[in-house]
Amino acid sequence: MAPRPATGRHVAELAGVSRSAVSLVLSGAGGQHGLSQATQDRVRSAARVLGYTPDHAASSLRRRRTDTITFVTAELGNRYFADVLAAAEDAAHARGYAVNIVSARTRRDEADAIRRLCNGAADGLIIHGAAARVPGLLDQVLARGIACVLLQDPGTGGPAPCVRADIEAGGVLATRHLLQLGHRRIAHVTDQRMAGQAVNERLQGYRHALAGAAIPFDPALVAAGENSPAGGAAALRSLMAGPGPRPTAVFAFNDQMAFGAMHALASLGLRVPRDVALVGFDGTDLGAYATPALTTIDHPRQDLGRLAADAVLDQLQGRAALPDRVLPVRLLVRRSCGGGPAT
Amino acid sequence: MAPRPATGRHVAELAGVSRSAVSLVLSGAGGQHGLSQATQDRVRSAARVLGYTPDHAASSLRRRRTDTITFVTAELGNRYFADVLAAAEDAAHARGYAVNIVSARTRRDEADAIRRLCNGAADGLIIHGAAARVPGLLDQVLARGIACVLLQDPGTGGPAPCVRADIEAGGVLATRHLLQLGHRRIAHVTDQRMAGQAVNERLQGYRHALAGAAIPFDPALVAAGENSPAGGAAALRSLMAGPGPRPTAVFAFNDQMAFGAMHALASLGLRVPRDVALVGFDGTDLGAYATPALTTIDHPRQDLGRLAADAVLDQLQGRAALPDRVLPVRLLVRRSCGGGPAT
DNA sequence: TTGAAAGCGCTAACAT
DNA sequence: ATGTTAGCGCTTTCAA
Repeated sequence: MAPRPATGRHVAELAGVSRSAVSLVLSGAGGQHGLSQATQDRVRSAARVLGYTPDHAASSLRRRRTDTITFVTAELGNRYFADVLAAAEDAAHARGYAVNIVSARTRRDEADAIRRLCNGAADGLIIHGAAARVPGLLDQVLARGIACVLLQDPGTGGPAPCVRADIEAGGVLATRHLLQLGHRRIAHVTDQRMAGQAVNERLQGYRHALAGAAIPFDPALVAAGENSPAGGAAALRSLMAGPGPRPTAVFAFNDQMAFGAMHALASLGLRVPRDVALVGFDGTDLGAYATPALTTIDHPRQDLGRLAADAVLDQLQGRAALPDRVLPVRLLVRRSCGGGPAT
Repeated sequence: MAPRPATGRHVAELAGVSRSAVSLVLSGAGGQHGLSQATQDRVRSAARVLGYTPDHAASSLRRRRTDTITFVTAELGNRYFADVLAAAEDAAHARGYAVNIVSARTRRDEADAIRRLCNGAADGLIIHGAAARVPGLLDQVLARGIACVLLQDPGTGGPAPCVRADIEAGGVLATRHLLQLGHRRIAHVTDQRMAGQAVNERLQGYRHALAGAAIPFDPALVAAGENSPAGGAAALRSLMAGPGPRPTAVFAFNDQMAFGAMHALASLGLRVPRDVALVGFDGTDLGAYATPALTTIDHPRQDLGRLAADAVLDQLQGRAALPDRVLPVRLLVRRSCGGGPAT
């Protein structure tokens, strides 16, 4: 079936040169080492004829690098992630690295995936998850000589630099916007799965803004669901089913949960923004194309991805690693709270 | 910084055994080879102490396999893809394989990525894209001994098996549903980027159903946009901006484009389904949580992912490769066409 | 029950 | 300007 792929030796034989000449030419160092143009051409054409590509395992064993970074995330299917990833990819490609993505849907999967990635299958890792909260996990990665950058969740300030958006400020912005529109009973729909930074910071921002308006925090106004439209809808419904007075506004964990919440509101016969105002979080196109368009906290998704990739590659290439970065977010007023443009 | 990771030799020294014993024990073949329990324990504990994991490059060079398959796709951020992938991952993990994802946003990226993957970095490929339409590309993959399965687009019936949903039947189902509700001017919003199967089959189904109702095909009723909410919105607007009579119903390429179209309709002051009926395609939760909930063509996303992964692994494990599979789709009536449950 | 040895395919330092 | 050689770290057959 598969008649043993061509090796460098076959190319050398066909081109009538030594094996090392093949390596040199194909790695682009042929000219530097003074190989004649004719030799180079012969090698290249022989390689083409045989369909030769240097074997990845052999090459990385020898060079002690894979020219690959791996992006570990639980958020596949969330357009937020797609935006961040695209920017990270562009940055990595521009510097000659390939990007692999590993999906880790549970925290256990994530830890397993990261432990597996300690075997040198990638030169660097961008971790978009809670790995920094697993004691010792990152140390294993770093001990293996693998560069590592955290996206969003720095854990307890461990050994790897973190690139993140200022989520707490976003929580303040979102909540304060609702306060300024006159709301007093503001609910928060959060993500049940993450025990990490992402959840806590939003909650901090929310509470902080509430406190600034002298409104006591009411735990009955916080509902958690899974990070999906369905989870947002379920959380919203549980909020509205409570015994106390209903909230008049909701600040959601992210746009996709807000989107689900919007659906649940409609199915309850509640109009947005007339009956309930809604703020999303992250600024994806999901919110932009919801009806009514979602007011949200826009994140610098491109910058997050690009800086994370650059930080990994800087480490790999021996430049000083960037320190932690916290990027600003901004309120993007659309229509889901009323009071926006052309309400 | 990174003081050279531990190797098998270090483990052997610490445990006071030979290097081969380490391999044997850690690969689980220790018992078979009659290594004493005590020896095995010593090896395992030494490995733990040193944080030893067999080097990926060395191991795969020697064993000629990576125990990894790679999933190549352009659809990151589309929840359809996330569903398919999750099932493929579960199937692969169950059989001891890791899954990497490579995002290839353009057809050129896709071809580049696949050529790169010919170097043996993965044992098998699941390609969710148009690679089968690039002459010779798949042959390179297969010549390198890499197993390959196509998801959705079989190209011209090339050398690799294909697992796909019956899209043409879905197109018929969607269009016929609209016809049965009395619509005669039915538009189709399609994806501009793919020249492939996915686009053509939907169009075939659409035309087929139209023909069955003796309605002539009108090219002015087909609009293309990029595969995103924004693209769906733009295509819808171009449809409504035309000089002829407006369509009363729209069949969209997928749920996310339908979602964008729904937004555009609302911004044009058109109500769904009262003024315009809308059918999506693929059955993601995006449609389920749109308002009104989207009538759509539900795809067996789990089965697609699982079968694709199994087909790759069957090839790798020398079982007879599955023949091409075409899975049925079904109409999922919700509210965006009227006439649904509890309109 | 254990150890020795060969070699996967490649790269890069060195010798010619 | 070209070829030779050593060895990356691992696995596995074979001999003891």
